[in-house]
Amino acid sequence: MSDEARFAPVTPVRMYERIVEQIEDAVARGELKPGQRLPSERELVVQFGASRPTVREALRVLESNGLVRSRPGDPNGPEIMPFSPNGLVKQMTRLAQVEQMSMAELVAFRMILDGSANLLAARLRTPAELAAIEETFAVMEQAIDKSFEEFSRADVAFHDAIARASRNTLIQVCNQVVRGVVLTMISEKIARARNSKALMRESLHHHREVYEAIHAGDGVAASRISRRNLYDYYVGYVPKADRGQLLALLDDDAS
Amino acid sequence: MSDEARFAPVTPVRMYERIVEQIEDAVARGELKPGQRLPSERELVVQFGASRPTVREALRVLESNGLVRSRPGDPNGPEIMPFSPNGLVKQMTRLAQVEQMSMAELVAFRMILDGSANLLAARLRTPAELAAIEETFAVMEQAIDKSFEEFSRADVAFHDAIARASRNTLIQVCNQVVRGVVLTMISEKIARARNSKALMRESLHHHREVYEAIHAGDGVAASRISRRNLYDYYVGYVPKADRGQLLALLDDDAS
DNA sequence: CCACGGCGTCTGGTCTGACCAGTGAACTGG
DNA sequence: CCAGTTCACTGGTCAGACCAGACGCCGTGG
Repeated sequence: MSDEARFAPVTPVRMYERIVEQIEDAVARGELKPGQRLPSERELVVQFGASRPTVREALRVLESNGLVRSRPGDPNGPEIMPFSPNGLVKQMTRLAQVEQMSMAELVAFRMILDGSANLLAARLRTPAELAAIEETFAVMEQAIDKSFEEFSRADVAFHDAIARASRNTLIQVCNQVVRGVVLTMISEKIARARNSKALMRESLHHHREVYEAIHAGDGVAASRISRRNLYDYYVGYVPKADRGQLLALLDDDAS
Repeated sequence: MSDEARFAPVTPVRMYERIVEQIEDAVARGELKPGQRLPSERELVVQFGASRPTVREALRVLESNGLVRSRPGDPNGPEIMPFSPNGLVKQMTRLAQVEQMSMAELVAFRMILDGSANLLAARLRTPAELAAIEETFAVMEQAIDKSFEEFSRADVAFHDAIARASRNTLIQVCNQVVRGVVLTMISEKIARARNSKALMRESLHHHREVYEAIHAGDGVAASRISRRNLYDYYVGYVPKADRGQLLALLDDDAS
């Protein structure tokens, strides 16, 4: 590194940003917990020594980041919100759109996350978690005779139960997020194409294999099978030229 | 599903939210590209038929989401910004703080992402990408004699080059994000502990192994070695009780 | 005594209009 | 033709006002 002093570019800090900072910090430090209330806007105006529009800009930013929620007429003031992945979903959705992210990349990422979740779940699961997974599987089984939407919901619950058993919050959230993005990208097509009992039964069979591998504690198998399942399920929506990215995750002399 | 009509809870839609929507949509549809300018606030007031505080609230939200940037005095108006992972970083950092995410989860996630990146890179890399990786490795080599900061930067560049070769934007961004979160969590400690040539040399050796596996196209090895490296590097910062989560990702009779 | 309904007060949402410190481009003088 | 000045316009902030809606109190009717 050079001996010269290094300077960082300066940005003007606006008043509302410092209000945002203060409240964010208070939440991060745990001084403000979900469910607790902020003072009313007019009271904040006094405390921060800023005008109402300025305070409101800060609150709007915090609200859009999911930290607080304001309701008109609420005498308790704005509410501190628990974390929700909505913000992540929004950012990732934008990433998917703006960066022209391909279907292949999304599916590949799901294969990685879901595969890892299964690997970890098979190796770390407690009996209770195993039971929870089995439970969601049973729901899937019954949902076949109801509707595709029901089946789809149960399918999501199954994957979530496994993600939970992986003990990794990031896997859970990211998987949730990416799944959401993928589904919105193909929602119209899939409802049309998949609404068949035969296909649901096939999907169910695949899930049973995964469940059994987790039951047996065979992480390698659980991971491999789950990746294969995702591949089979989504490969139709991926352009042929891009499928190499997915196949590279299947060659299971490895990974 | 029941035959009854199903209603969704209604939320009051505020004026500024609809402004945000319109601009977000325009960006998503590609009508507004990075570098282009929005009309001035006063002009937007006319176009949207809202007051300036309302328009400003919308702009503040967009700005905090990284879509636009306002500079006082700029006669061209607010600028549409290119995508940046800053928003994701913020959201994930919050996730890490609020959800009490443990160091173990973060490191485990890095192992998954980096391992997958290496697997894909080894199998999909072009000669150009391989050369780029080798280049960053050479920089690392030279940086040992300079400073730990320099070495650390080169290290990051090495991992990024691999992530790029994986052809998966999500891996790149998420890896970047999680790495940032991990580093900020241990930045003080690591600067103190790691500033030793011996340790840098050891780290360099590990990276060479990874590079060679990628060079040879051996995805399994590249993935395994990179995960092991991360484990060795970070295991000291993970409480003993949590290390099982990491070890489950190493047992390479599998994954 | 209790349950209920109306009313007042406070909330957030929005608007108007104003002032200031900057910016950048047009204009002007050399 | 260039350099310096001017000026119109930008975003940042403020004060004060009005509205519709929500909550809680309190009086009323049972």
